[in-house]
Amino acid sequence: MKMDERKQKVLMAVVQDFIATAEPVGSRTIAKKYRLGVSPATIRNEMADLEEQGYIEQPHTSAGRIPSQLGYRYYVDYLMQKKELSAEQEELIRRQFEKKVRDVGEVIQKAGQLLSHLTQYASIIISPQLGAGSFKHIQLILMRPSQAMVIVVMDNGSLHHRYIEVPESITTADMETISGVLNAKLQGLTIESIKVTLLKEIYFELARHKHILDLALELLHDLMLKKEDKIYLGGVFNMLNQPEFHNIEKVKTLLSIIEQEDLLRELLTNQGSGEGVTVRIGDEIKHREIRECSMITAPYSICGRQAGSIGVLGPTRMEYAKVVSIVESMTRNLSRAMERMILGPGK
Amino acid sequence: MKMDERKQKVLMAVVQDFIATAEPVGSRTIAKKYRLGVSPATIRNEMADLEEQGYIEQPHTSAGRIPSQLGYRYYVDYLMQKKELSAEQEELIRRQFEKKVRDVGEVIQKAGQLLSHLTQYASIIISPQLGAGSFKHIQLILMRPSQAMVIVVMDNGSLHHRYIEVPESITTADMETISGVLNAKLQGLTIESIKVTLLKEIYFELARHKHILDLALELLHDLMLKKEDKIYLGGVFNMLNQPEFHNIEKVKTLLSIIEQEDLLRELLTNQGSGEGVTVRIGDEIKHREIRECSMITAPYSICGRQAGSIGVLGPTRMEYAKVVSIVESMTRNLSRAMERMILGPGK
DNA sequence: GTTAGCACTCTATGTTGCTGAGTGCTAATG
DNA sequence: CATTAGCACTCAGCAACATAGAGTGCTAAC
Repeated sequence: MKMDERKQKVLMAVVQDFIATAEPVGSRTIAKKYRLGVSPATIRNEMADLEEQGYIEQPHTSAGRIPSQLGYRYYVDYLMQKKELSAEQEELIRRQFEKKVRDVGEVIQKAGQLLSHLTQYASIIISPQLGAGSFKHIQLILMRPSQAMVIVVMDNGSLHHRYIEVPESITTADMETISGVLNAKLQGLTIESIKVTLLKEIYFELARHKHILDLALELLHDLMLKKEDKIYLGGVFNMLNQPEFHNIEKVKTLLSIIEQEDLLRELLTNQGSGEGVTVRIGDEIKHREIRECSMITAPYSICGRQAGSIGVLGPTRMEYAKVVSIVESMTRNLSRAMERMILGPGK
Repeated sequence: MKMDERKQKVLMAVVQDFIATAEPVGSRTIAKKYRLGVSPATIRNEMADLEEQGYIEQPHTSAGRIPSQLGYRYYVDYLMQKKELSAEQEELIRRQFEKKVRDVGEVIQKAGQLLSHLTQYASIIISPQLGAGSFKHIQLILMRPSQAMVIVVMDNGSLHHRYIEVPESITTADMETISGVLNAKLQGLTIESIKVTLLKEIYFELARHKHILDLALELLHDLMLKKEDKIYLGGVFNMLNQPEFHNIEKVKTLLSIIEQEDLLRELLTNQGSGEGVTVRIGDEIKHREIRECSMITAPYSICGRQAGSIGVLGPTRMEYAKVVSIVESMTRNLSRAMERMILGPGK
């Protein structure tokens, strides 16, 4: 993997120029635009070497070179220098996150829009998985004879509900009783920490309402298993501006992938390092349908706990330097916005 | 608008054949395939007439004819005969709606997937706008010092929440008191019917907590204005199989439209008749970006009250007969499923 | 080691000509 | 008088061909 400085410069030129123009890059272009102080012929020699080592390739004999996946990887790992966001972009992000929003979904939606706007690629964001947390409040409400609603509020601010069927004889007062007992017994506990003995106690106290308890506790049980996450997607049509998607077939595969939520979730969840920005190039994304795409993802956290991830999906010919900075900045801001929302603006 | 029978048959042949093949239809084709018992020459004469009257057009001199918007309109209004769903399709729908689902969002999501699967076009569904309804339950919960959550349950089963800031001095007991008073005073009322005198009463009783009341009542107020609806979209990539979208530019406009939720909402809400299936062809959809598309929409209802709409978006060359039947059946089933979910399976 | 020069390769683009589908018109037909 | 056969005409689409130009690799000179 050792590479003398000039080779690095040539590789860098190839990658940067190809990212900018989407056209194979020739030796003349590099000599002229990137002022390496040597002639095209020399560059041709270097390029021949680089090709041999697998960093660049030639689409056909009389064309310039384009970076291979290996080439992009080398660029991202060793050559690329982070591009600071412009003041304008910083401002845009800052103002976006200052806006008043009502719920987590809205924050994320807006963040996604901004992310795809700034990068001009598709954005994918996964909403926070807060973990179940502990019970804050449980409420049963009789909606009409024989139908009720169970509401559970967790201390992390998440809210869950379910409709259940109850015997016709049940009254609003019964509901209050049940809610009262459940609240008293369960408050502050996490789902995992509910003991059988405690359950027995509850069933004993509310023996008359065994049926309702079963249903209510079923909701609690589901909470443990439930994937609360949602996938937010934006700016897919940006991708169509990229020349690599002028071919309909590619657009079709792209779209069919993008409509599969489960796949997106997997792509966003199985991140490499688990911390900081991850760049995956082409095949490094394990799904063969999206070779020719790269993903830049990063987890965001709430109060130090990893909560969800944001990501950008674009062609392998992606503006890595720019996107990495944007993703970084967005995670920071998003984390902050979430914390403010959940903990209150005090801190 | 009078048209003799043979002309109608010719027009019908042109429309049907073009819908099936996406190729301009010639006189020979019609004579051969549609057995009108006359020669191509006669059909040519009829076609010339139809063109003069604006029902069909010729892309270029040496090509067959394609239906104009007017032609499609005539076809939909007078010629098309509804195509019954196949047993298989019926079965698919029935089974889909039998599945157990947890919430309204899930029903809709599944319905959208099915709709786009059956039609092979894009599906758009707007979630129920139930109207505000009347209060069933209001609950304030202290999440941590100085932060609380307001939960409001309406009698139509909808659930709303908001985080608010409260003075540090507030205790859980205070919250219970406030909840209690609000419940007692507001239960059963609609938002509109809250009188100033009643508010005064509440403020009087809870004078100490004026600040919290303000915030809680703000949520109630927002409920009146709030658009609760969500847009669900599916099967966009089906559209790419249609030859009219082999052109990237068109795909791009299509996608950029589809990413604008507000626009979709408008398209789905401003329906013509307001009842039953509406077919809008090309320019009849008022947005110039989607000329060359048609929409088939229908409202679904819950307990007789119109709740939301479902729609199919496809090229003007759409299989109207088929899609109309599918949309009809889907609204029926969706309405039923929603009612079952909200009222409980009893009825 | 670097570079100028040159022959070579191959894509992209433009030109031309042909084919075939489809038309409109005219004159013949029942 | 509506219908139809026949025919000349039009034009998109395709294939065959020629051309231009970008870029290469090699060789020989610096």
